[in-house]
This record gives sequence, structure tokens and C-alpha cells, in this order.
Amino acid sequence: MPELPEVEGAARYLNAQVAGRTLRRVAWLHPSLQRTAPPAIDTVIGQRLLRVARVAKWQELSFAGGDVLIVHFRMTGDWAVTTRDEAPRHARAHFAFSGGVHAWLVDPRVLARVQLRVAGAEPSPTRTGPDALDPTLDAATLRARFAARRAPIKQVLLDQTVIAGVGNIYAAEALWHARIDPRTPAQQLSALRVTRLIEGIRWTMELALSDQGRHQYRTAMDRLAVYDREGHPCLRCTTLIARISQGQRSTYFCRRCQRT
DNA sequence: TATGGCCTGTGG
DNA sequence: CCACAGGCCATA
Repeated sequence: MPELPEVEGAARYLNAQVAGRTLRRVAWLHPSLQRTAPPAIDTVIGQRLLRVARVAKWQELSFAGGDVLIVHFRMTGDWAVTTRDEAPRHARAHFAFSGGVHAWLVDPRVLARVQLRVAGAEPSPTRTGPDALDPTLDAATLRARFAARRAPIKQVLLDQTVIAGVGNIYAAEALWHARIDPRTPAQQLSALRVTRLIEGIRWTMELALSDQGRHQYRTAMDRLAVYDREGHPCLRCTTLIARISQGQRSTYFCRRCQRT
């Protein structure tokens, strides 16, 4: 699921279902999470959840005592909220709240991670770039962040320290919208093309966000222009979509209308 | 920059 | 059986 729009949707969902309730119990349901989960989790028990907010691809669950639970979904994480104390399939962590509301971290691949920032602690210095949906992000700023990067633009978009929230699917989609060849060295992009790229990113993210309300488990894959469409006609020019490998990840693009 | 690791599931 | 999967980190 989780690039920026899916994480945003998940955060809104959890916030709507659980904010205002008090955390009663936490259980880790998989050895991998037991290993990596914060040992001091008990300090959060008894605190009221104030809000759930997205920060880049992280979610921050802020509690009334000042503690913050920080959750990253990685590849396959998601929330399921139930009124029954019965673990859904692939539930890896259980957060029991007042009023008989249960939040489950569902994550088939068990790559998701949970951290705790205790009250008063400074946010960890994992710097990320500007949020992909930051309305103040402009071409000059983004282009400056590309300036030292000779790597292909597709891979640079996946670097969260350059711009936060873009993942493998929406990087491909945004580049298709902007008509930019994913192999283009990032530093080569003109100001105009970076402007187009920002438009492509916003378009892609907003479209995906608009699919989030119903909390469908999967993003509407049928809305994608290039991702996973190898061998299918480009929606603009009918050229067959190509798939290449960049940095061990698949990239889909149109060889004709996406140019260097 | 490239590779392996984390984990499990799905589809060819 | 193998390839691959929407992310990220550690290592050489």
C-alpha cells in the first residue's frame, strides 16, 4: 500500500476511528516486532490518543502525556480497526483502546516498524526533504535539491531526503505525466521540466488521495497510467509501455513520449 | 553505487 | 520452482 497517499489515508482512518480514546493494552504479535518494538511501550498505556498525523511516510500517534508512537508501514503495512478483540489475518501488533476499540497493525511481510518518542525527547534527526504535497514547494527549490545528483531522476525521486513521500509506483506515474524519461540524470532537468515534474507529482498524489476515503485495501491500480503496464499501449501515444530495472526496482515508462 | 537483509505472499 | 512485490537500512 504505502506511499504518501496511502499513508495519509491510513492516518486519517486511524485518527477518525481512535483519536480521543485511551490506550489500554499493547501486544506484539510477531517475533520480529517483539525484537524491534520499543521496550518502554508501557509508558504510553493509560494515555489518551490526541491525534494521528502523517509525517513523510511515517505516522505519528500523539498521546496526551506527550509520548509519540511512530509507525512506518514499509511495504505492506496497514491499519484495521475493529470492535472485536479478534486479530485479523496478518495482524502483527494490537493496540486496545477504551470503549472496546481495537487497532491492529496488519502487515503480511512484517517489515513495518514501531518506535516510541517519549515526552520531551527531540525528534530523531532523520532528515527528509520537503513533503511531496507541500504547496510551497516550487521548481527552483526542487531543482536545487537535484543539482548535485547525477543519478537517474527516477531513483532520486525515491530518495526521501530529496523529496518525501514518493515511492516506486508514483515516481513512475509522475514522470509519465511530466513526459520525462526516468533515466535522465536529475541534475540535467531544466527549470521548466522540474515545474512539470512537480505538477506530475501533485496530480498523481491527489488522484491517489481521492481514492483513499473508503479505505480500500488496495490503491485503484486501474487508475495508473504506466505502473505494471508493461506491453500495454501508452495512454497518450499507444507505444507499448517498457519496463526496465533501476536500482533493483522496476521502472515503467513510455519510450516515445517520455524524453531525456 | 551496488548488494544483501528484513519477511511473507502471490503469480507465472 | 522461481521472480517479484508499493520501503528502507547497513555494509563494502
